[in-house]
Amino acid sequence: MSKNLLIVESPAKAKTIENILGKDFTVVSCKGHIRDLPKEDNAIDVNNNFIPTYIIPDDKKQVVKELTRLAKSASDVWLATDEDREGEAISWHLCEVLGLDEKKTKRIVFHEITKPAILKAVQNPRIINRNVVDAQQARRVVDRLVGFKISPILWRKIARQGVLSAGRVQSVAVRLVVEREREIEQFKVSSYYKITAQFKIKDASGKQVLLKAELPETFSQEKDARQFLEKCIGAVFTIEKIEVKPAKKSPAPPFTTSTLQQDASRKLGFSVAQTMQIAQKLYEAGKITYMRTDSTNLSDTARQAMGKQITEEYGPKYWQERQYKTKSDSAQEAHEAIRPTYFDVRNAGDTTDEKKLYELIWKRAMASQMSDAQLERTIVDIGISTQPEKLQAKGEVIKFDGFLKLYIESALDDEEENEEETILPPLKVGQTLDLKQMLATERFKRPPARYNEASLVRNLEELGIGRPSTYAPIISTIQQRGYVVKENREGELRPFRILTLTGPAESKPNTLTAITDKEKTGVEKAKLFPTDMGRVVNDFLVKHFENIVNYDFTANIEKSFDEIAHGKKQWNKVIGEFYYPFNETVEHTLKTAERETGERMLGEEPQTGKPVVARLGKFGPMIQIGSAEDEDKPRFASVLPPLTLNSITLEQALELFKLPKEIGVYEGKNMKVGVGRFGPYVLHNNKFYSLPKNTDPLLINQEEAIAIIEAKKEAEANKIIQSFENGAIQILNGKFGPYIKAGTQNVKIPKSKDPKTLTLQDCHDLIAETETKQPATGKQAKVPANALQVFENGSIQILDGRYGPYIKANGKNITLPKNADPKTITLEECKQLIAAVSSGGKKTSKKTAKS
DNA sequence: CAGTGAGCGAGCTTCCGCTTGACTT
Repeated sequence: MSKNLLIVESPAKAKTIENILGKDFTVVSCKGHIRDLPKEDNAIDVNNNFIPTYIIPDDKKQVVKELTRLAKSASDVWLATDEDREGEAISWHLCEVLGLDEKKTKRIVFHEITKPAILKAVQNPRIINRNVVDAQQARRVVDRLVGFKISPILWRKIARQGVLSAGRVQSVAVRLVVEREREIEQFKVSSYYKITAQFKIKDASGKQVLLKAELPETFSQEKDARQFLEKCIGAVFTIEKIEVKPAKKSPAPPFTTSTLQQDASRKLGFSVAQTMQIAQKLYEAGKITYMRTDSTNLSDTARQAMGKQITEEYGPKYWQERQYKTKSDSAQEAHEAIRPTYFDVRNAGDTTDEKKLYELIWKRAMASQMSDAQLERTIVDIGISTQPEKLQAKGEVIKFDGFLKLYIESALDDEEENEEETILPPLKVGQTLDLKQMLATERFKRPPARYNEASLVRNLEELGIGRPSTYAPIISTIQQRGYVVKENREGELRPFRILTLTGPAESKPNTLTAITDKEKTGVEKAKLFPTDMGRVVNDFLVKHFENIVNYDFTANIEKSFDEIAHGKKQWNKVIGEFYYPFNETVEHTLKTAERETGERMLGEEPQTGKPVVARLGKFGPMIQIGSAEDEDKPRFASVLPPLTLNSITLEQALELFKLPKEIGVYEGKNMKVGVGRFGPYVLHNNKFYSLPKNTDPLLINQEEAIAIIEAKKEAEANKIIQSFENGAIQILNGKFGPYIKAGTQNVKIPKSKDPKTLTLQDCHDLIAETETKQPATGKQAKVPANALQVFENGSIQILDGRYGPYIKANGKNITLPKNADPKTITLEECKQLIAAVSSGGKKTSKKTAKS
């Protein structure tokens, strides 16, 4: 039995550290936080210094049980959680939960998992820093108050559709996307003309090559560009100046979480979640250091190992030891940068994605310890005899590649259009040049770029919002909430002008021609677009909670947290200063804020003159023609992507009311296309076939509809692997592999068994097995607290509602007649009432209620 | 499961940051 118990956060670290410390230590992990605020709304006592209640979440009970057992039998407990605010808090929670004496428990920290660092840490234990713990509690409490006070306001004031939420971090992320989209919408595209020239020239070996040059100035009008070209007819072009300047390029620092996500997105096309999953695998396999970090630090051991590796592989000239300083103010630097654990391992990972990501990490880390690349940049000025402007040719030669030896191929596929940096042929001052042609090409100013997942993370990090462990979850939250969608855009063709002047020695010399060409513009891949809901929620928050969704809110409150951590402020006072004014805003908003629907008047319907309005309805974006006060009922139509409330025109809106419509015949039966609750569909032979997302149902033709019907039929046929007892028991191909479907029950098939050869008996066995594993809990419907009577296992209930007693049955609510006593009404009477309503039709009951 | 769009009802949701598995159809 070991005397020392050392607790870290991550299991993978525990293993490594146990190897380093040897037999005197048992090293285990607590797997992150072991306590949290309960889900209930009263987790923080706002009337009593904001004292939080903590609970051990269900999924942490097992961990706590095990840690308690180990702590009891240990003479010394060492808390080696990460050295940051959260880590300090985890240590404190461990003390509280395990019943440890804070004064006697040894708190140690290290920033890297290396032998010297850990041995040094063990020699320098301290006690828990309660100020830092308090700073974490303040952070936790602010986040809870902001999230749980504002989210319910959205439910009341905007919609119940989906689950809306707001928070210190996610709401700013949405705001960035919404505001960027508006910048793009408001961007006025303007064009200008760029002059480029090609000269014929001999290179060192006497071969004819082209020298490319351009005019640094641009023209905003075609006529000015034309004038410039015309003036160049018959001009003499002479090299007036050659300027050679040395230059250097330095490598980028090794990866942090956010730079890894950016680079993997650009170079490998990974989503941020994908990058993190793959990195996690590499980390668990011991191939890389911890992947959730904001630090660019490299341990001494690592730098030495890289120096050795670089020297051996490329020679000492290529090695330059560097220590990087982390840029971000908000960095807590509890870990190292992301790097390979062993630099002599060139390939690692089981899958191709793992291998690719490992290579990226390896190269970036290695390059960070390599020499600068030495370059020579040449700028050549070319005079024009007929006018004062000068053309410029630029060249670049790599004199010494340095780190580019490793990074050059990565630099090639960078997303930004690299200016062509070419080697220039030999040139000398005074030399005249033969013009091949000169072009004036129309170019367009570009609107700000839309965010992709990784660039949004980069922006959040710059604002100090979110942490490495939350970047990927933030991105998925704002998509899950329906505020933001990740989409591709095909782009469209845009005409542009090219004026061409041919040189004096060409086939049609000194001729100026003008053509209109076309180019693709607006192509987007995996970019983030705000939804209508995202815009409405954002505008609501900006209107009522500007100080919370302000880009500086986090930065400012972080300053207060730092003061708490340094013992300069009391955490509950900081919370109080924030909470009282905030809560007033909350109350005021609840009382006074209008419902927000993003309503936009599109115009009038030509035939009737009725108003056509785009707004957010109960079930999402919609168009309404006519108002509720009208004689005849208003008509409605859903607005589906790619159409949005924000951009839809009156014409597009009116089109939507042409659905449903007949579009042809298949197998002798009519096909109808329409939009239903679950999106656009084709209806054929009483069966619905969903159309793919983002298809415009108005544009679907007979052939496409047939293709969709046939594809669905085929998919259904492929889904069934085996079928028994007339389909009562089936073996199906599901999202998560083959499974057995028996009525409503789904049963897993163990990997050791082949689903194609399973017999009916095998199926019954497997079903019986899973049944014994989890005894049926009974399917009784939940009985609410306000129930007066319950019939038929809860499927029919008499409830006491805000507007009197009613029957709840099959998801329908039926108000009881005034003469009925809710406490003594019988099941039979209930059934009669239910039957009366469903046969009588809803609409008649409405009318009678009004009259 | 398929054209809903005030007519209510109870009870549910929700935050951010640490960390892994368990689980889904």
